[in-house]
Amino acid sequence: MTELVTPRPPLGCAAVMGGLFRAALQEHHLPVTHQREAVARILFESGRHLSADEVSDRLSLINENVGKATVYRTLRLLVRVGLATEHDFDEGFKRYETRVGPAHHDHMICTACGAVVEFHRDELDRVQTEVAGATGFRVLTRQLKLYGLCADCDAGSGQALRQVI
Amino acid sequence: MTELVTPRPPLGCAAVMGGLFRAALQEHHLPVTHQREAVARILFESGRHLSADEVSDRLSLINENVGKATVYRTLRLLVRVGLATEHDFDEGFKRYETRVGPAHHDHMICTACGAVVEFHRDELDRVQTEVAGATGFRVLTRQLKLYGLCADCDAGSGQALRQVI
DNA sequence: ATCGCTGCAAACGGTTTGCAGGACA
DNA sequence: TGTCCTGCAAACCGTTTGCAGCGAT
Repeated sequence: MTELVTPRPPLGCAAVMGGLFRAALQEHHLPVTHQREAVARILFESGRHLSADEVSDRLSLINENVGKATVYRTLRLLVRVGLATEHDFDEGFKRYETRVGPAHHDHMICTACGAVVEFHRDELDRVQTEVAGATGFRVLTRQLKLYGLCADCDAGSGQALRQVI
Repeated sequence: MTELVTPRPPLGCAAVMGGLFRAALQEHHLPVTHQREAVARILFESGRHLSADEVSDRLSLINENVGKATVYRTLRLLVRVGLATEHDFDEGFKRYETRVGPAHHDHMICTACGAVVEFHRDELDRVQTEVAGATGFRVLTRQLKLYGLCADCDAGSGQALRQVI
């Protein structure tokens, strides 16, 4: 159930925090607070899909005491201003990921071990545009998740199905 | 926030309940109970995306008193045996939809009014296969959701952004 | 007869919210 | 200085679970 995504390089984290982050908030007339910077930095530095809890834990580790409510509020905020994306990998909670630029990618999730692999296909952007045109929607973003078994888990499958209470 | 999906025709609901449903359960050595039939029938008859609460309400309406716990357990079960699909349209709860045959379809969701439109593209099946081959995954299912504004909502947009507590 | 399901109600856990005090612009 | 944010803790709410009894096979 742990995160098995290959960590991306920091992606110019310093630059983002120095400029893009402040700019995005100011553009929406939102105050730049110490807590918001801290939460954003954690997310940008990790380059992974973090849950609110994980963000909170990592903040504690560096003695940044940010209330959990603020963590939730800030993550929601980052999504709204377009700096982060929310994901639901069916774990019972949400995960958040930074979103820098329009380079969209999608996810493949192993339903057995929880491994998450990112991938990108150009065709998907085209499909998105076509469907939008056909239905009159203005598509802002997409979430494509392929569920299945990773190579490792595919080997040892075939257990009995029971309701398990 | 209401369901705006065009209701599909009952899709041979009677036939499904008469055979496919029992067969699917028996195949997994799962008892066919009155409650399970009732929940499945509600889902198949509606042909929509229903929440556990909605299923429960509809059961009450026809004086089928099924405990809410059983509704949740049964919906989970239907997903496991492949008769239903679980969806998360970011409403804070899950929705369930019957799944008859391999005819997959995807969803486009209006983030303003909650309208859900279904669509289908053959290319997506191909992409799914290709990505699976490239990564060694055995893909079992997918969830593609396009988020944006429907034609109606696209007109009246552009309000100020605030954290709104 | 056996094993598993059902119902109730309580527990659970992620997320949200009310409110008093503090911080940004 | 005014407005918005923060922190705490309690509330929320969809969902899960323990357990005694019933039901399907």
